[in-house]
Amino acid sequence: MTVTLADVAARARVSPATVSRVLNGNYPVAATTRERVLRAVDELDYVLNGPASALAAATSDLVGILVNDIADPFFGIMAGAAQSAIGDTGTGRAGGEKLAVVCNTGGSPERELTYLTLLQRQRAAAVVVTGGALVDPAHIAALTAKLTKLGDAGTRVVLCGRPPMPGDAVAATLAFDNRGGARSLTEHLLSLGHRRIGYVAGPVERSTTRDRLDGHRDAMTAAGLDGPDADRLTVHGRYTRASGYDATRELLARDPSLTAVVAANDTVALGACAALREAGLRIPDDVSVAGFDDLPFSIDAVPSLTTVRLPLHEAGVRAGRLAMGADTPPPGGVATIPGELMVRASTAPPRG
Amino acid sequence: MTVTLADVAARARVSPATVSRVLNGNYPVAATTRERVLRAVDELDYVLNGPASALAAATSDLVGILVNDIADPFFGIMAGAAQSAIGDTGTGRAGGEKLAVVCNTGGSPERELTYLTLLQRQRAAAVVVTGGALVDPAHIAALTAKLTKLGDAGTRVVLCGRPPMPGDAVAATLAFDNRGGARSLTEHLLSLGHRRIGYVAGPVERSTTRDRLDGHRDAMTAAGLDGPDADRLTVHGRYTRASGYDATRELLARDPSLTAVVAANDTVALGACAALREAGLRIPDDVSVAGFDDLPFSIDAVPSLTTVRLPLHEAGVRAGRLAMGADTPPPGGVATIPGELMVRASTAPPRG
DNA sequence: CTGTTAGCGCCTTCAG
DNA sequence: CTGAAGGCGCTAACAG
Repeated sequence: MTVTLADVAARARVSPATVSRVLNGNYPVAATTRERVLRAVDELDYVLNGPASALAAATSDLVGILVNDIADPFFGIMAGAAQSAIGDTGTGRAGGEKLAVVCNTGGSPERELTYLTLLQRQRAAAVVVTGGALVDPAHIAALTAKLTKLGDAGTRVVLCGRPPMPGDAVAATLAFDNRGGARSLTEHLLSLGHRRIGYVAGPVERSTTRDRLDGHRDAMTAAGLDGPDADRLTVHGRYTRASGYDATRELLARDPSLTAVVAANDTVALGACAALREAGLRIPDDVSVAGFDDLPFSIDAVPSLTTVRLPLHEAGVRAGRLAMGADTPPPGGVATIPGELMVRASTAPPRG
Repeated sequence: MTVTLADVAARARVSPATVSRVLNGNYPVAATTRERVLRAVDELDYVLNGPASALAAATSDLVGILVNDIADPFFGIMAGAAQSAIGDTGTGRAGGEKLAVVCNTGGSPERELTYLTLLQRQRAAAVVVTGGALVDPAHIAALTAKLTKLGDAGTRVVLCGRPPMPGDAVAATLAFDNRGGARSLTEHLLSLGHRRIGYVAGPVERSTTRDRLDGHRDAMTAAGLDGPDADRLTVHGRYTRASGYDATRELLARDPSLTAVVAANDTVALGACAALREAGLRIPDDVSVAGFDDLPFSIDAVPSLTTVRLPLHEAGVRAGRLAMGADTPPPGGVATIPGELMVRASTAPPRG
């Protein structure tokens, strides 16, 4: 029915072992023999049986990339970059290439664990976990345990855009400096003269949310603005445009005199702009707005968005290479990637 | 070292076959026995060996979802929907769930074929191919051959947001009515009184581009506007914001008097808006703009974008269910999904 | 309902 | 450099 390695061997008049060797390129094979085998492979249109080879070799060519939201370009960019970095390492031959696949957890901790189990079951060669983590201790413990098991089974684990984890299960971590970026963003606003700054935060339980909020508070505190208003001018929501819209309306209700709104990310900032505009406020004349991430659409927003650029593509590529073992991990296993303040048209000095 | 099914069997004092049966739930097992087995599974923290089971059963629990650009929400939404439809079919037990994974071809025909081969190698249970197809006959032939082989090997093939293919390799096709949607969009502009309408098309070699352009031309021809200007007022580019920007500048150079620009999709439309604005033209007062797809950001654009809504989420869910065999294919194997004209603020009657 | 018996297709020592 | 042989862990008849 389906062509097997034995069929190829027969046609090439060699042993199955030899065919295996040329396909994997792990052992020396005479050039002429290799030639003959390769021809037989083409003629028979042979496709390696992945499960069988994974079973025998106790490792597969599957690499999993976990993302929180596949419809969000933030993850799409990182995942795409990682995937191409992994795919490009392939040789193009019948054997060799990895199958880099992305798994969408939808932000659900259960699905995150489920996917990891599924990848463990497949004996994945590597796993890249992207995006902010849940700060819930129970989940962190479960996740650590699962990643440790994966690591023990020979799966290389890489974290990308996520804070480091305890233990030595993780081969490498690429963390974004969310706190530092957020701090410099708020400092920019402060330097323009803003004092009443609203903050639209993400979900409380996410590390990204915490870090960015901490950075904001750092800057406010340094400017002597850490009064009771700090909490009153912070509203939590999800990382969506709708959430930014709602939160900004709430902020406006709490303090109609605020002169700037900092959003958890660019998508949220878009919602904030909509709410502001709807309230008859001009950006940045009446209220300045800032985001985070610098997604592609941010420069096209009207007015173009002041934000913090995160090198998502570069980070994804690096994570992919680390997952392949093509790069050596950073010293200590952890690299912190800084963000870059991008000052554009959505921020200006407050009126008056 | 690693726990195997035999270990579980020994601990539960049953045969390996019985363990396999409770894990797969395919054969009747006494409730009390099942109980014992499940307990052993938990106690030993057993994880099924995917490759081994795939080898023995000659099919894996892997489902591949191919997308052209993972950073584009158009694909992210469909893929996410398909993935959750597939994941939700699982039982949550140690066996049963499918591993739905998305593969990013980056629009490259070679990578499309490579991914298909990789999935074939893994003996994937199903494959969902999303998005517009290349119209190149050679690639269509290669793709058809590959899909046929996949189908023959027992992989269920589903097309989503892509035109039907020849042959019977494909189990089901969900095609968008790009032509009809484009036609109604241009008719809307025509009915507003526009006559000099520029068209920013996608890459010539994509089916989506052709279909949408055909629909546009249909409407223009019906209005008696199929003169030599038709070609002069059409510029091709990629499905990116930058391309929309460049193409619109070109259009403006060719005919500064045009009163409307129709873009290949919403992302391109955003670029078009930027170019128009930069040229000192107001939207929609001086020039109307329309997009296609109705991505989430389109309603937040300023002004909000007139476009054609495609039910991406619904289509993705349906494709996922079809891939699982949970839904019966539409009659004839092909369903055409209509788009819905969304008239918003970016289109208005021409001046004067 | 449960145990026994063969492989699934490939990799990998071990010889030669 | 190449062949022979055993087994990876699981499933699928086949009996009972």
